[in-house]
Amino acid sequence: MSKNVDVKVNEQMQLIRRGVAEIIPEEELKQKLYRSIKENRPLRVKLGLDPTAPDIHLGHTVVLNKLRQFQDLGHEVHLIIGDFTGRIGDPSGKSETRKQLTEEEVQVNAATYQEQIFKVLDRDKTIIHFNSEWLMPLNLVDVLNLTGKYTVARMLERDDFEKRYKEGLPIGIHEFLYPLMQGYDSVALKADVEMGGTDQKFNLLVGRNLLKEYGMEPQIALTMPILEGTDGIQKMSKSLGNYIGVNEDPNEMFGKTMSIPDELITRYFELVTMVAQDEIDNMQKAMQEGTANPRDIKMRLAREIIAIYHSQEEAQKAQERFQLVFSQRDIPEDIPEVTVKEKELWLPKFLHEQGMVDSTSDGRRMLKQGAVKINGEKYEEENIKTENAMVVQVGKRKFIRLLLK
RNA sequence: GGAGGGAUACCCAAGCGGCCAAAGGGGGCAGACUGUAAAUCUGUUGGCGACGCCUUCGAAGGUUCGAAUCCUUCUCCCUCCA
Repeated sequence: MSKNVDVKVNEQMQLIRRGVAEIIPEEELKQKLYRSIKENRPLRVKLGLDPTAPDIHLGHTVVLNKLRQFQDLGHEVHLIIGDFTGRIGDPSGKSETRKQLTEEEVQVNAATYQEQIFKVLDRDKTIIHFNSEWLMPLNLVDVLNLTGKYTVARMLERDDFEKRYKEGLPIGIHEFLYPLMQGYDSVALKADVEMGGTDQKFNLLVGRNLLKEYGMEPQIALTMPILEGTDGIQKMSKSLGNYIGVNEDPNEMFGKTMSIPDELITRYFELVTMVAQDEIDNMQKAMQEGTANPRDIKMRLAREIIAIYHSQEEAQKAQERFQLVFSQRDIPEDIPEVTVKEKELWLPKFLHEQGMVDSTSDGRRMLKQGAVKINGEKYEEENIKTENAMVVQVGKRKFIRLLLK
């Protein structure tokens, strides 16, 4: 009987380990799993969410995928919308309390979050909390009690704080409160595991310690790597413009995926798809040996991603379009159309009006650089006589079809 | 409270009276090439029906034929001292 449980624990551990950065401590997680299986009681896995950024991209899904895996193994996911902690913002050096979001804004963001998040997570095994629920009622005595459980020295263990302290840069007292409040979330939830990116390690460990301080079983800190964006260097983020959003259309997703550097292919497979590990290993081997073209593997990656957020069919269609447009340099069928009544057009202005270039000056530049094609033929004049069904193209990716009235 | 230093285009960063729509790098865009919206190389990167005109060097005034550059005030950042 107990042999059976051991086997199950090891199976779960093997799945859980994939792609993770750290499990602190791994032994304790095994014990928790053991008990969970034996007593048929799911683990409570926690993830905190910032209520200000409701646009989910593949970078976020690294953690979400892992949560999904926990759900598939029968565990429970607890999402915490940090409507209260969001006021402080995770310490980043810019010490300013953030503008408080209104109740309404929080609700709207939370709704957007859910709509996107459930593309990955299992709705039935997800419980959503707002941390103002337990943080708001705390009075100063409670706060003193909470702060009394931690010391400045331990706070300064955090890289970011330590660095700033040494360099004589300001650290707001309220910034110390952030990890404590996040940790208190874990206390309120009785979390078994808390997930986050590697940048969350310190906060997760504060939570672990706080649970102990409150006389509860400490949570496991499980961190995932931070995914690089399409530039292959910086972390994926909306503000850096190197992201692939889960709400983007299949063609965008395909193209953006194809634009990641080849070296990142395996990492993406591991972190943003559910493709089995040995299959990934085989692909990597094939690429190294030169028996597989990284381009083709990348196409497979793009299809896998689109299949998750759209469908298998759309993934296939996106690939066909990509090959048509970029490999064969041909004009796709499904392009936007515009009705025109003029017999002759001044292209710089027209392209600007259609949003294909930034300005008429930009339009002129494009023409000069040979970036404009009419029906697939390079065109360098500024004026053009219109024809019905004429296709105007700027660069490789922007098309429009003219319909004469 | 005192003493200095700084703010330049999407970002970093030169320029310190006319030759400045402003060097260089990054990023972006485009072209060539290809194995792909990878890599590499090249070009381009304020606006305007445009060999000219308009707006831009933290903000507002001023000096000058002429200012990103000089002066005054203001705002914000940083360093050192107390």
